[in-house]
Formats: sequence, structure tokens, C-alpha cells
Amino acid sequence: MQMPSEATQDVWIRLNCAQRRVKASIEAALREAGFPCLDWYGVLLHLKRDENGRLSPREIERGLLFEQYNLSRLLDRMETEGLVRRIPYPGDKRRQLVEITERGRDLQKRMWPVYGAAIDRFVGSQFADTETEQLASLLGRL
Amino acid sequence: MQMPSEATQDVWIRLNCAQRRVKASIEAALREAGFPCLDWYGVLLHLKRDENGRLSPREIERGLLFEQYNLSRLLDRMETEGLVRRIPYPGDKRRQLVEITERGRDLQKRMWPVYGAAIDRFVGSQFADTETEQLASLLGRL
DNA sequence: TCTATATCGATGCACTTGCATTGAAATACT
DNA sequence: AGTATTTCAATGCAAGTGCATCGATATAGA
Repeated sequence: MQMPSEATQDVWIRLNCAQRRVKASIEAALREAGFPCLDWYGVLLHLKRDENGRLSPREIERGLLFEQYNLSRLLDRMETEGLVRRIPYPGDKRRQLVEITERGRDLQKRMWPVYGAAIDRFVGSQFADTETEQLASLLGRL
Repeated sequence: MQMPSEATQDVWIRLNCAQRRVKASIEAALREAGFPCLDWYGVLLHLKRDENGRLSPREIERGLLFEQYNLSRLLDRMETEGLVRRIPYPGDKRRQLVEITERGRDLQKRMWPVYGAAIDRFVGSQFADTETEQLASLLGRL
């Protein structure tokens, strides 16, 4: 059993702290502006990027690292708010497609300025350009 | 309102994904071995590192980024399992000290081999030494 | 000293998550 | 074709979390 070096432990601890801190800051900014949390934004953006604005739940789960049951219930809530709608999947009655609504597109559009500004404030502003690229590349390996 | 560059967005997305992936992998390893989750380990280690094995809840919250009410209830559970014990804070009846028990020390000791191996496997093994240091240093700025 | 304010930890309540399982439908196997 | 296995989404239940607030105590200010 190979044990981790001090530096490796450091990476893990800081990865954790950094993510939690940044996430908390960004969520706070969204909440302050009266918007729903990041999960909702993630789903909306993911759907919006699809050319038809439709994806299967599985695609969303995989893209955004959701658990199946969590996404199922998140979609319930979003559907209640009229942000997405579930439609039948052609040729497979087990499956479904999730489609973003106009209301959903609109919310995503209104959230981005607040979200983007927060990302820049809590992440971007800490690094020079080359560092940002470096960091992105290193994180990409995890 | 300054908006984030593509690279900055990448950092944020990957920071999120990386942390979630690694955390899920490590938690799975712990669970597989029949151990409690990372939060518990964090508290035990934090206490163990104190020379008397005692800290106030506030110190733990700040050190490990817990919410006050979450820690309060986590300590309930850990106390029920006999891993920590709450004792009065000398000179301030509002406060308390949390003390690690022998059982708590023992659990921490038994968890470390599994936890450490998981850290090395899911973090350490991905990077060369210089990269590890670089990454730790960059993450430290967040 | 006496009152207002602040800090500490706990808790009620609603909401969210994790886990296991279900029921329905598709696919694989013989 | 007929049965077993797999895949998909939903859900009951237990556990955990977020938010607001409480009661107790300590500190600050008049």
C-alpha cells in the first residue's frame, strides 16, 4: 500500500478547501441576487447547449456528475417551476427527454452575469493568465 | 462587471469535477472498508493533533469549514459512538471543549492506512513530484 | 449597576440526499 | 418464442443539511 507524500496530501486538502470556499462564495452571490443554486444552472446550461435543447437524464447525470435519484428529484422541482419539461423518448418507453423551456432559457441568461462575475472574482482574479492555464491543465488530470 | 475568461471557467469547472470525483472515490474506499465518512475523520485528526486532544467547536468549525449547526449534530453522532466527549469549558459556561477518546484515537489510526492509500491512488499517482508541488501551490491561493 | 448587544451551542422545521428497491420496458441468452 | 438479465426513472424511508431561532451566558456601553 503506497502512502501519499506530504505534497500529495496538501493537494488533496487544498483541493477540498478551495472548492468548498469558492463554491460557497459563488452560491452566496447567486442567492443574494435571488437566483437558485448552481445545480439548477448546470442543468439549464447543459440543456441550452444542446442544439435541440433536449437531453436524456442519463446524459445530464454523466455530464454533471449527478446521482440518478438526485437528478430525478431535481428535475421534479425544475419542472414545477416551469424551467424544463419531460417528454417521451422516441422508441424507448423506459426513457425520456428533458427539454428546456423558454422560461428556463431566460433564467439561464439572467443568471450568467451574476455567476460569471462571481467566477471571475473568486477564481480568475487570483491568477495570471499562464497560471490559469497551468492550473486548468493540472486539474484536468483528475 | 468583469467576466471570466474561458480558461478561468475551465479552472472552476475542473476544480469542481476533480474535487467531486476524488472525494467520491475516497469515500467509496472508506465505506468499502466499513469506516465512517471523511467528515468524521477530519474531526478526529484535528482533535488528535491538538496536544491535549481538545478543541472548542468553534476551532473545529473554522479549521474544517463546518457550519455551526452541522458540527453540533456531527458531534452528537460521534459522541454517541464514543469517539469524542464534550466537557465544560473552564470559565465560560456557554462554551465547551470537545475531547477525543481512546476509541476515537484508535479509529483514526485504523482509518489512515485506507484513507492514505486512497489519496495516493486518486491524487498522488496522477502527478510527477514537481507537478504536485505546483498544483498545491496554485490551489493554495484559493 | 443595569440594560443592550453579542457569542455560544442546540434544535424545530422544511428541504435535500443517500440507499435500497420498485415497476416498466428493452436487450441478451437458449 | 420464452425466460433471464439489464437498463431506466421513480420513490419510501432514514439520515443529513440549511435556515431561523432559542435559551443561556458573557461582554460592552450608559
